[in-house]
Amino acid sequence: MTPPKTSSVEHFISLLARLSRLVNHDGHASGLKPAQWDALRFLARANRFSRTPGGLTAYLGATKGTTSQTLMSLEKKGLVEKNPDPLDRRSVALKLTAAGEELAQSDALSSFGSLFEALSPPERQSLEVAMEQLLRAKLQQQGNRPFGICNSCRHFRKNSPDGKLSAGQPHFCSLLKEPLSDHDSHKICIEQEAA
Amino acid sequence: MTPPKTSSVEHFISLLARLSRLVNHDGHASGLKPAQWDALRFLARANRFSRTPGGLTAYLGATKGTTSQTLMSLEKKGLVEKNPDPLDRRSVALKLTAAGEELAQSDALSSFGSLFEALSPPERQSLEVAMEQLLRAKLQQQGNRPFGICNSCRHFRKNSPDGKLSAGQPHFCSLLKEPLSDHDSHKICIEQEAA
DNA sequence: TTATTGAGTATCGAGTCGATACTATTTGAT
DNA sequence: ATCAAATAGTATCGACTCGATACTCAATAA
Repeated sequence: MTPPKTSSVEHFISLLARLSRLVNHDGHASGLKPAQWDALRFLARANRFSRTPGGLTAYLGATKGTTSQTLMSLEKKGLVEKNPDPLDRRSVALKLTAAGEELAQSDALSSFGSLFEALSPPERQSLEVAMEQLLRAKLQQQGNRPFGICNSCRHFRKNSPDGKLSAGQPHFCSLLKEPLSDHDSHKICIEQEAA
Repeated sequence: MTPPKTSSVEHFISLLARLSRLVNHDGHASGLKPAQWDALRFLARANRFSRTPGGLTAYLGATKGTTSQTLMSLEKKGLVEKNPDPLDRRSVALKLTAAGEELAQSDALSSFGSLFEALSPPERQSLEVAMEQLLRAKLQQQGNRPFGICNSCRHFRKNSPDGKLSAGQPHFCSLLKEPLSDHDSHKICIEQEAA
């Protein structure tokens, strides 16, 4: 006797699909495409270990080829810079240009931000929690990396003596054996695993 | 002193963008594209007044040209049928074929349905409510029609004597002056306005 | 009867996206 | 030290999306 529940699931899927369509639609603003916005957003929030075509590919869940094209168009628009990685010459270090940083500030989805702020605080809270759970579950289901924040990682060592070697880099990543600035520790990392 | 709130909005936008991307990604299943799934989903749930290229265009928020192409590919795949409207020969009546109905049952987003069901009932409830509010607000902001359910419309007349003229069509739409079956009254309508 | 409006289609260009094939570099196993 | 994987990216193909513009008919209004 579950018809009402089933109908709720269908309703949820319908809502999710329509919301996604609207999000996608807004992504066609300011001369960029949704995938380009996603890339820009990632590059603005990812730490130095993750800002590579490969990192972006994993984040987007796309193929290398698609990501490569997206990056090419962002580079052509002068929003992204590519630099060779001196340690691994196969790899490319990505960086937003000043124009890229600026555009990332004026996110195409900011109208959703306003609507979110119009919700009551408890609604905001529970919506965020539920969306987080959904996202996590989906990523885990597909075997994708969570791309969480550096300082919530099990490899994060807060104020580690190893980090103090370089001034301004008080923390440390025990996986990559690299010192971390406070700034870095608030960013998205491809290697992040929940503590 | 609002930095924590601002960060929450950014976090919400990030969640929304990532979730949308995953939804979009799943839309590339079973040989269909996201826009084609959206169209299929709409045609499976829309009432007879709304199942036209124009109705679909308004629902998708796309341009007529894009919708036309999407419909052409669905027709080529044998999922949609086009029939001339005898009353208005400019117009086209859309109908899912048996194959289309069947495919619509196995929705590409059903994996999200399972994840939704894994949430606790209160979480499900509040998530659905919040998403509904967000969707409504966004559609209103853009001046889009809500595409709500027929029987929640201010033009819906339950068990109207006008409806009883035809057997099996007990209800009535006071806007279009048309009798409505119970089945119709549970479907999406392009003309729907909140009661 | 003739504008004008409306429903759809056709076509263009930039982009997406999965798939496949390719180059160059690094690494690992002898 | 060498040579076969494995890895990071790029190049290209085909089907599709999507906004924009131009177009064809049919319906309606003046």
